[in-house]
Amino acid sequence: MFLAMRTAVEEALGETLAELGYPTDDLGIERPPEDVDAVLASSVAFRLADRAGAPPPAVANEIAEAFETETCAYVGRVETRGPYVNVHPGEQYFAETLAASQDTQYGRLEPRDRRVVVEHTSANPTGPVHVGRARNPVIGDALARLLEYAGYEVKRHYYVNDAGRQIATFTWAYETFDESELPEPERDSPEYDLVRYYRKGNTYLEAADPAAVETAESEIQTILQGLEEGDEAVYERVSDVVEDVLAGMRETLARLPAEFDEFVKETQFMRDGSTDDVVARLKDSEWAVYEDEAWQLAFPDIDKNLVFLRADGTSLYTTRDIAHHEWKFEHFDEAVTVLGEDHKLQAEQLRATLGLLGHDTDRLSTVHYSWVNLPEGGMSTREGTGIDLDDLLDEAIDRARGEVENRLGDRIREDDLDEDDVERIAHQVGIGAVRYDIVAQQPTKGITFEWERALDFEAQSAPYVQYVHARTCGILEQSELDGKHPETGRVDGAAAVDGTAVDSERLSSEAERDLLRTIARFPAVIDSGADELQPHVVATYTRDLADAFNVFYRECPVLGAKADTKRARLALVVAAKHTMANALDVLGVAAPESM
RNA sequence: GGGCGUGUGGCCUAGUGGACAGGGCGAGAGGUUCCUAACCUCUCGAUCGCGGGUUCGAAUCCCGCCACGCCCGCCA
Repeated sequence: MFLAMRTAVEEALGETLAELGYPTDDLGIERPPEDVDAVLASSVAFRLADRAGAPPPAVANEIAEAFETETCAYVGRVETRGPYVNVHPGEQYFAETLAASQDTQYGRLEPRDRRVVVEHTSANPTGPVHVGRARNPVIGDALARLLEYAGYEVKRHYYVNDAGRQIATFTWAYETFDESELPEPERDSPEYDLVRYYRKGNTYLEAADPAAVETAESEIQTILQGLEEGDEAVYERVSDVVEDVLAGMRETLARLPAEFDEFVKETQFMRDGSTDDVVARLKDSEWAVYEDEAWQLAFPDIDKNLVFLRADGTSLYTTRDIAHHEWKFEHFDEAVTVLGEDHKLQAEQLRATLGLLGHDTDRLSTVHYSWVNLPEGGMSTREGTGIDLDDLLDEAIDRARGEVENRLGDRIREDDLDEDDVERIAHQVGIGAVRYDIVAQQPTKGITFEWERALDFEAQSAPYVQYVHARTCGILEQSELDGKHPETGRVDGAAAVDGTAVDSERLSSEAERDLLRTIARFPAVIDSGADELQPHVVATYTRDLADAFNVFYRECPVLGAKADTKRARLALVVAAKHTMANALDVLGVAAPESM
């Protein structure tokens, strides 16, 4: 409703200004502050004051009076407050919001028929996922979900670096060292098992005597050359290691949960000849230079050449990534990549190169995030420093379980949680808290990892907003209009109340109106969040929604109200439940039915 | 040295041109015969890094400076 109303107001305001002889290029439409109960406002009077030769409040009045309220959808009345023109919604706005939000799919926008590939995580398959990179899958997965809600056809890709030097080193180390030389693995999972060889190999290359290192280096070079030439046998050797490590990493990521539609291997673009093809075209391009026996691109706007073919004739990561992105452009309308801030220059060079090759680079977007560091510094798989994501999640679940058990004693509600419930809640809250904490922040801000902060369940955390969802479920479960789903036995809001039959005018208190106004905004949050690729705005929204619901919860008893009021309030609770459930779904955070 | 990013009460954070900078943590005071107190109410606390500028209006835009992070590889 909010989106429709905004469109209508934009149109009507434009017409109003035109009639009065004012320019219509900047309507100054914005969202008013919290204490103003209008839904939309315009500050255009400020800018027109000079031209009108009148003070802003007078101009605002002139506009408000000329505004044709009757013909404008969803608008109830237009008033001024000082220089601002405030637009208040009419009853239809509330009625339709209430009706629309009875649908469990509330918040999903119309399909756009646009295919988007979201590439995220893409961590090198060298060992366990650590929290230094945990931002990537959390942001990436939330972004993919957000785009789906916004109506895009979304695929999630993990780009597997299976062709680089690190992987060659890994393969060599795996084939060279014996398990007896290694420490016990930290967990019973393939990536924890195999990373020991990788670390051992790197230590060896740093510390062994020069002759031994040279032998090792030549073996690593052989592997790299083999991959470059498309040698099947070498590919199989590397693949053994990569597949095992990746399988373990996938399991960890699935806990977040972050899952992928496709794992795209870098070697694919070497084997199918597309990298060679890119090299050939780049050599012919206007920015190509041959310097120091290597082919490079000298960008007009970037103060750093990109080597795309080494002196020894082999390709580089970025060269293959160019082929990779041409492949994306063939199969998708838009490509979004989530990358660490350390990849910024590379991303700029990639974009510029794609432009050089004649592609429309507006189709490519990059979301950068900054690292999660430890107080003592960065995290590294190779050096074995850092916190494993598995450990963080386990600890989060343990602490959440402790919280649930603590609260069990002084629980008012008599719904005896059994052991399975406790375990379910511990998982939903524990993992939800970690994920919410990451997704709620602007990705560009640096984070220093601290256990206490990451696992704080008070604060503005997942449990706070999850609790609201649990409360809505609790009310619905106890309502006489109880509409349990015939198969799952769960509370199904849409079955409990038919919102279209409910009179929204019964929801006339400030608390009810506020909640409804907040619910009405949800589709607009999805729209702008997707547009700007900012999932964190959805997290901010869940807090607004939780605040509004909590006020309503305090002020307006539902189950004890008289029949008609109760019916209307139940519809509002259903609306809040769907909105919160879907907002949490966008964030990839579980929506507990009890906690 | 150059490029990019970040800087908001003691701590964390929202807000990228408009209404007294919104929350949370913390500290203090209250609230449960009533739908879950992982909740709510009130109080305390901010020269929005510093200095200039543009504008009717700046946390937000521009310039300079400071601090921190990242990058500047024929690694990925």
